[in-house]
Amino acid sequence: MMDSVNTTSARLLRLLSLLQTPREWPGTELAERLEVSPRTVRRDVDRLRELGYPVQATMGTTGGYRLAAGKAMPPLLLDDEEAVAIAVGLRTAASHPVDGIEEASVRALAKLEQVLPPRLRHRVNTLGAATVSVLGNGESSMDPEILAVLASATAAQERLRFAYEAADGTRTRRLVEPCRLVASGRRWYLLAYDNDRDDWRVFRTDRIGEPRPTGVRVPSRVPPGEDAAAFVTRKLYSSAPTYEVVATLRLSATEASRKLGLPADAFHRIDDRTCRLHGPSDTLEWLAARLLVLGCPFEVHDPPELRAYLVDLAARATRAATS
Amino acid sequence: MMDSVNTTSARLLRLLSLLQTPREWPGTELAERLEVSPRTVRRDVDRLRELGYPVQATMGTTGGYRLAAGKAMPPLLLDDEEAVAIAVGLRTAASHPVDGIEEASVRALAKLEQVLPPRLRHRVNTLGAATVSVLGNGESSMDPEILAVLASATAAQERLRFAYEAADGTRTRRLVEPCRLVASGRRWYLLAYDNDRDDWRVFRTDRIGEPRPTGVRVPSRVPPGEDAAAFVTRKLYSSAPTYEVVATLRLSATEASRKLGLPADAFHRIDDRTCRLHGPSDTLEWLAARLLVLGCPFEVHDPPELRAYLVDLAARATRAATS
DNA sequence: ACGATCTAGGTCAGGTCCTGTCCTAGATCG
DNA sequence: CGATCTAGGACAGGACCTGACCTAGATCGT
Repeated sequence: MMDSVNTTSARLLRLLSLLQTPREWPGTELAERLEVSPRTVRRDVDRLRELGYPVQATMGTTGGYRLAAGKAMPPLLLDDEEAVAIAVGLRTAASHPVDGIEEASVRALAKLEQVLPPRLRHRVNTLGAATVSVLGNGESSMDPEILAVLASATAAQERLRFAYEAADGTRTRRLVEPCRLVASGRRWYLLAYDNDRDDWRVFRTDRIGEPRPTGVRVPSRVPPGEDAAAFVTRKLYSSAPTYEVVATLRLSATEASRKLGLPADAFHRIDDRTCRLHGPSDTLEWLAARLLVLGCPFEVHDPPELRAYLVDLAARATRAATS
Repeated sequence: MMDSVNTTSARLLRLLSLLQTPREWPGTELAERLEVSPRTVRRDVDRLRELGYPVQATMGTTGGYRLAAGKAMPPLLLDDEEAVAIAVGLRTAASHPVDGIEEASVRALAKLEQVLPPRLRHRVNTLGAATVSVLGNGESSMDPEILAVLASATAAQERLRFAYEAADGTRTRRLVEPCRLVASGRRWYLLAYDNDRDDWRVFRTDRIGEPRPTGVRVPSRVPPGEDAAAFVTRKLYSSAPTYEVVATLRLSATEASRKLGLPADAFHRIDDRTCRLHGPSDTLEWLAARLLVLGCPFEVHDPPELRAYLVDLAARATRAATS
């Protein structure tokens, strides 16, 4: 024919897409849809299987083909709405790095945003704006758009230009070679080699503005320490104004760790129903809300700021209820 | 050769996977990786383009190929970690349906879970367990695993068997033909035709246990009303014990709507800095935490239960801070 | 128990189309 | 201006894909 391209490949992709719908497909129906003979469908199924995609078949009258879970991930074929849903989900997930898969999450986001059609991108943006940062005041939340750009540049080893606002408010323009994105606590940090200052720097991503990939690929530079994550946290603890929280909870240590989503080693068991929380936290408001919503009695020993905030919060709650 | 399958298709898939990495690939490097001649790579790129995937090429010394955003979604080729990240993201997104894409989100989750390799499924489960329901006490949160099963059965039009615990605590076993999953407020509901009772029923998904697809496909039944979502909400409001919240916030109506993530018509403007919230809410704890974390002064007029809860919360906060 | 309906797969002939080689043209960067 | 990319035409040989036909085995409903 004329525009045939590679009929077989296109058909295989379409077949994979059909089989990803969670239902059974009789061979004859697939043959109709793909406009080939049933024999060819069987051969296509074989091909997919040899490619590693486990196509399950059930025999008999109600039988048919379906794609099962296998050894490797097959290519995901998503319709528009599903793609948008995934993008939104990844964005919120990236905004709340509490998982242990933060980096993969941002990588997936970058991969998706790279190929996301513009019209869908718009829908993601509007939906993402509507989505609330669950922590309330949206100012501390991270812009996933920027994260995606940073992740993309990091993966591509592309030199990057952006505006940075330091802790003291001074604004500078930077040209860096991004090395790694690291999530620590509830924030993202970019470890990069600053070309102007000729040294390694750690940037808080929420202080980065207007990131522009230059398109220039640079050879990968060896990160300063053995571990990038360790380097970032070391840098941070040496300068960041974090609080050291000490509190006693009327809750078992394991349950507290699970419900608060903090690492288990931050909790010391006192008895079966009591434990002590001891760890760093940069935002008191966040921790206070989390502790209160637990529903169990607790006592805060340190820092004084957290005690003060709780008192203030209690006052606001009382005023709201009794006015 | 022996195991060749369809060399071309496999290569196209691999090429697509390579191009999804956010970087530029020179044709020669692609040729090496794919173990074909550069000419064939060019032809493969052409094929992908004719299949609808916009492969961008930049010329000159630093040139190369990369996949750009096009008209349609290309198949996403994910590595293990990325797949896990997406699954976790979708699960949390499905647990907090505040978006407007709840259904697509669950559909995507079902699609992904269908093909997720078992070892990755384990990782998703452990990570998902570690992920905190941001609302605190995990009892009200939805199990994404069950949601995925329900979504899968709904899409496949498969008859479904599960255990159901009614509001009064009585446990029954059901055999239904699932019709649609609907998110309302912070909960999921399953609209289904109950085969034993021969009528349509709405089930709260968090009261569903041990869902088992029977594997039996049934022809699609016409949903009762014009709109499934409308039917569900009508059913709910006629019986559910929801609260009618009335509160005054020291915040502009638009900002309040944005920060609280509630529909704009729930807020009535009083002046530039004040608005009145008026709407239904099924969980007081959730709303209380959201209002408090806003940081602005507010007054709760109704319901009395919310006022009582705020008083209790204030007491707990005070005790935690001053003991 | 039997027939209907599905998957599974072997064989064969015909023709499509895919591949590597060789070559020229155009774009871009230093 | 030269190096290094992409872009693409021409050609020969061979791989492989398709449809048609047929047989075997599994499963379900009557």
